[in-house]
Amino acid sequence: MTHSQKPNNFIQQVINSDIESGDVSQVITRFPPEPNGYLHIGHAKSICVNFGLAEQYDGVCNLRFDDTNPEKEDQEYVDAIIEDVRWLGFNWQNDVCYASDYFDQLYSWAQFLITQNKAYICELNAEQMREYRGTLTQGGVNSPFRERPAAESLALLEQMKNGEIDEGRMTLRAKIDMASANINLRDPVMYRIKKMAHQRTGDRWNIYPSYDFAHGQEDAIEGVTHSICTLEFAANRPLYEWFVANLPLPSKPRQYEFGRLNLNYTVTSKRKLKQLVDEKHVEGWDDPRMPTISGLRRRGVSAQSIRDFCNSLAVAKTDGVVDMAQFEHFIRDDLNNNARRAMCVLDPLLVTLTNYGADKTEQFTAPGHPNRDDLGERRLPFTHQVYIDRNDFSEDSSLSRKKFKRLVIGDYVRLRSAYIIRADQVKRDASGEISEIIGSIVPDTVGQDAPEGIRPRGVIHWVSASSSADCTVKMYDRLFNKAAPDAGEGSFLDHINPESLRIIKGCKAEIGLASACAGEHYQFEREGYFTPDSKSSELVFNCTIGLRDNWNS
RNA sequence: UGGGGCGUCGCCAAGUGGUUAAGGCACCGGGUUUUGAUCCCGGCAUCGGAGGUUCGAAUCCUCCCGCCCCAGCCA
Repeated sequence: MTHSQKPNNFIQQVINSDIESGDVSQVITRFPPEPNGYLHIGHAKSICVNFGLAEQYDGVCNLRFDDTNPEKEDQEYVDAIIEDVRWLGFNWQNDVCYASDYFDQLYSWAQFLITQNKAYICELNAEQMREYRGTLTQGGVNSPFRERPAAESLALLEQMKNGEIDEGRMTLRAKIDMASANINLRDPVMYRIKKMAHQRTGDRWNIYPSYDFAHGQEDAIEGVTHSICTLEFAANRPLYEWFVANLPLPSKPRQYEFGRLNLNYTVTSKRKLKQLVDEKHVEGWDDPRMPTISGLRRRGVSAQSIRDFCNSLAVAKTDGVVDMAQFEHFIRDDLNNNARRAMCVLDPLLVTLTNYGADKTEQFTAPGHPNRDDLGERRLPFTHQVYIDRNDFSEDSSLSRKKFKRLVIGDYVRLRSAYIIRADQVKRDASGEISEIIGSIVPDTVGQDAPEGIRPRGVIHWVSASSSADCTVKMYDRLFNKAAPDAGEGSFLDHINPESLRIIKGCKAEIGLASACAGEHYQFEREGYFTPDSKSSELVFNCTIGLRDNWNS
């Protein structure tokens, strides 16, 4: 809806010319995840590209599971992926699609190719096949089974399908060109034996189609016009086209590749993310430090900001690494506009106001948002004892006003939406640490400018000592302390940031936060954005991201 | 040493022979501010390199350099 005059990317240019030439009347795309892990921020870009294009051209985008390898796939992933795509805000008019729904059709197309003398059953084992394939610089050698009669291949394929052949003993291969400079064309495998139950087809099949033999045909069945994938599939395109050209398909889809999203200080590889989960380096796929959609959601990152970020990215053929700061900008941008404001003291230090009645309570109001009246207002009880953050107080009165805009002994500070107060003296505990500040309010300063002669150094947040909500706050830092965790020698695991999670107990939140619910976003003023943790029964807030702070100290 | 793809500001990225080479992020100044936030104003590149074509090139040609992907019965 907020489509600016952003220039067309190369795929849009292709679509425009396809529409102009009449080759395409309705744009159909698809987002084709393999259910072998949870979706991450990189997938979000692909989702936005595919669903976004369908939306822009009044077309259709299917959510289709590329479930051709039961060895790695699981229903848990299917469910999680559907939830994540929905949460991101996308819908599809067709039912969810599955490659496994096309297994029968794929099988008969395989038979067709055999009949056409364009596929054969090969009995080379994995190692032999590798040797016969040749190398990057040397062509391969034809398989001794290459000229096997079609009738024989047909019969063997049937046996493979029926479970009469052991795994690894045979494969169905396309007969293309063992001398091709493109290794993908050196008689690629179309079917391999896997005597394994599939989450959707059960034990019906003992053979499963390879990605290359399945993907283009799935697209053709669904009438996909523009099959958009990432750069690493560019070398597979000639093979994609070979199947499209040699099979009697209902449509002729075309493949286009764009650069996947890479972010620094994190990893976006399902394999690596799964390793982090399996080896318990994180709590799970939805650990708030994970770049997964579910992790980001639990962290408090909004779907809107993920979409905004993805839409800010270029759809091009360069494979760069986007700075995390660019993502963070969009996270803050949305939260700043929409998160309700609140106050929460993370490291409470008691302040007793001696000139304020010990049993007195005033109810102050503060806006839910500084410039959005529709977010209403909140009530803040004020009492003679309040908490402020330990970091907001200093005994060093030589600190310049510019350098330290907080409370200093003998000086004034504004308590946000409340009184201006002064710190008069401190109390210490046995270890010498400050245990309490004794101070006083400046009367009649609520909602009023400071009186003549009094200049508060700044504004700090606070919470009533007798009327607040106890809570725990979880602060997160980047999961890796190296910009490119998987570059160079060693494992990406060597660069895990040991301080990526900091749990702060005993925080004091303004009383209204006692009823905060998961899914809500708050800005704790002067601190950052927080969201209640969906996995906790107690009041626990996850820090989504801190506020920008431009002051160097 | 094979094939495919890519190189424009610290990062992302427009640009498709004639523009002062967009924009965003980051950064640096300044203003507003009961959040050191937000917001506002301003600053910030000659296009991987070398030749060449042209009145004129980031855009065309040549050579060179660099980076990424492909040798799973993974996707």
